[in-house]
Amino acid sequence: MTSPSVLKLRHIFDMSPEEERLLDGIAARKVELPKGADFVVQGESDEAAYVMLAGWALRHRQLADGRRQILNFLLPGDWAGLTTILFSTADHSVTAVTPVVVAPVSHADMTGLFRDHSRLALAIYWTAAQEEAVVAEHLVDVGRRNAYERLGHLFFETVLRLEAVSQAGDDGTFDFPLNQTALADALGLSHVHVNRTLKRLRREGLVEIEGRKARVLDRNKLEQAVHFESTYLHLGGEPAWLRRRFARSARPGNQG
Amino acid sequence: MTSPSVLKLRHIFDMSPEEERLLDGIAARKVELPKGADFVVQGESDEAAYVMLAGWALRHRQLADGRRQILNFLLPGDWAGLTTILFSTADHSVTAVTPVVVAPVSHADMTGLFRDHSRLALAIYWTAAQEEAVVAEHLVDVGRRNAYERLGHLFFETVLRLEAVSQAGDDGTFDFPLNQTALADALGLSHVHVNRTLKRLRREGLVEIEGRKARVLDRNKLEQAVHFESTYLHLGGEPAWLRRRFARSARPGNQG
DNA sequence: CGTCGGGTTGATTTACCTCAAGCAACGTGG
DNA sequence: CCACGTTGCTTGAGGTAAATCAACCCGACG
Repeated sequence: MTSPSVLKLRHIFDMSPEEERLLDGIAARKVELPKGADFVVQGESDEAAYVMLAGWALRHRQLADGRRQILNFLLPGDWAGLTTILFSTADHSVTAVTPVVVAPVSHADMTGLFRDHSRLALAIYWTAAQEEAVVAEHLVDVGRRNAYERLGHLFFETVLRLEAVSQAGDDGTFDFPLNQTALADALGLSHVHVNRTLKRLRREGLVEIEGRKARVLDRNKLEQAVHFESTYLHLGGEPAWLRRRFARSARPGNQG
Repeated sequence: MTSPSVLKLRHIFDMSPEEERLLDGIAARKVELPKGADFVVQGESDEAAYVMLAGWALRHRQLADGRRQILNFLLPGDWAGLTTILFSTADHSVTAVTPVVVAPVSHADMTGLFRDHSRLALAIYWTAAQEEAVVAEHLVDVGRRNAYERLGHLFFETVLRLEAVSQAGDDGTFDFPLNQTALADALGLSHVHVNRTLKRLRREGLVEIEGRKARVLDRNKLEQAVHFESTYLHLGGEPAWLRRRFARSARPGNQG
C-alpha cells in the first residue's frame, strides 16, 4: 500500500517510481508510539525527524505558567521535527493524540537525502512550507475570527487535509480524536466556550460529532458560514508550469 | 559594508569568505520600493524572492470582508516570497511599511543557489524556519496572552531581532514605523485597545514611543512583565556541534 | 485652509472567561 | 461486581477584557 507521505506529495509533484520507492522505503521503518507520547520535546535537542504514517499528533508550545497553545495538528503524511536539524533546542513539543505510527529519519539520513535527491528535498521543503501556511491561517483564525468561525474553519480544514491523504469517508465522516480542551488550546478559547459553540454548530446542522468521529454535513453551508478560503492549503493540484519547475530543479545524477 | 543578510546568518553559521561574497553579491542588486508597495500579492503568482536590506515590511492575509491579520514583520536580513517558488499562488501579501531596499532573486537564481551552494541553501532554509518559529510565537501571543503581554512581547522581540542585524541603538532605541492600526492587525486587537494598552506600557515605564522611534527602557522589567522566552528566536548562537553539522552537509565542489 | 491620517478619550455593549456543579462512561482494584 | 477515581461533556451564573461607536484633537500637506 502506498504510504500517506507519497499520497500527499502526489498532489503537487510528479514523482518517479524510484523516488516513490525511496519514500516508501523510509516509511517502512515503522515505529508505534502510544497515545500521549512526546516525540519532540520543547527545550530539548532531538536526534531525528519523523514522518507520520497513522494517527494524530499535535505541535504545541507551553508557557511557564501552564498556559499552552497548540500550533497545528499533524495528520498522516505530515512531517514532525524537521527543524531539529537546524536548531539546537526545539521551540515546541510534538505529542501523540492517538496511538501513532511514525517513521523516524535520522539526521544523517536527512542530509543524505538532501544531498542525493534534491527533488525529494524540495518536496519535503514543500511540506514544511505548507505547514507554515496552515499555522499562519490559524493565526488568522485566532486573531480575526470569532469562536464560531474558528471551530467551523478547523473542521473544514481537517476534512480537506484528510481527503488529500485518503483518510476521510465519502459521506464526510472522519476520525476526530480531539477533546474539547485540545480544541480550546488550539483556538485560543476556553473549553466551556468551545462546548457552547460546538453545540451551535451541531444545532445548525453543519457538523455532527459522535465519540471520536466527526462529520461535515453540509459542505457548502459550512464553507459559507465560516468564509473558508482554501488557497492557503495549496492542495488544488499545482499547474503544469510549476510541476515542470520541480523537474528542472533535479540535479544530474538523480535518476532521470 | 556587510549586508544584513550576512550579519544575520553569522549568528548561526560559519560562512566562508566566498559564501559571504556570494550573498553580498546578491545584495548588491538593490531595488528601492516606496512605502506601501506590495512586492508579493495574495492570490497572484510571483516571479522572485527578495532579501530585505533596509526598511520594514509586513506579511499579511486579507479576508474577503476586509478583516486582515498581519502574520509578521520583515526586518533587514529577512527574506520575502521564498515560497513563491513552491506555490502557484501566494497565500499572503508582503507590503512595505517604510520605503524599503530589497534585492530580488529570480527563481532561476534561487534554484542555481540551491544546486551549487547547498550550505547557503541550508542557511536560507534556516531563515525560513526561524520565520516560522516567529509566526508560531505570534499565534501563542494572540491565542494565550492578553493585550498587555502581546504588545510588550512584540517590543521585546523587535529589539532582539534588530540587534541581531545591528539596527538598534545601545540605549535600546530603534526605528518603529508601525501605527496603532498595524499593531492592532498584528496582535488581534482593536486600535482603540492598542492605544490604551500602549498608554499603560508607557505609564509603567517599560517603553517609550516618540514618532517613529521606540525605546525599551527597562529590559529586565519588560522581560518579566510579559514572560518573554527567547528560545524561539534561536539567536543564542548555536553550539559548536550544530555549526559542524552545517559544515558536514557541504557537498564536494563547494569551495573549501 | 480644508482634508486626511493618526492618536486619544469616553460611554456602552458583548463575546468571551472563570468559577462551580452535575452527570455519564470508563477503567481499576479490592 | 461494586466502589472509586478519572476523564470528558454539559450547563448555569456572574464577571471582565476587549470590542464598538462616537467624538475630538493635532500636525502634515497639498
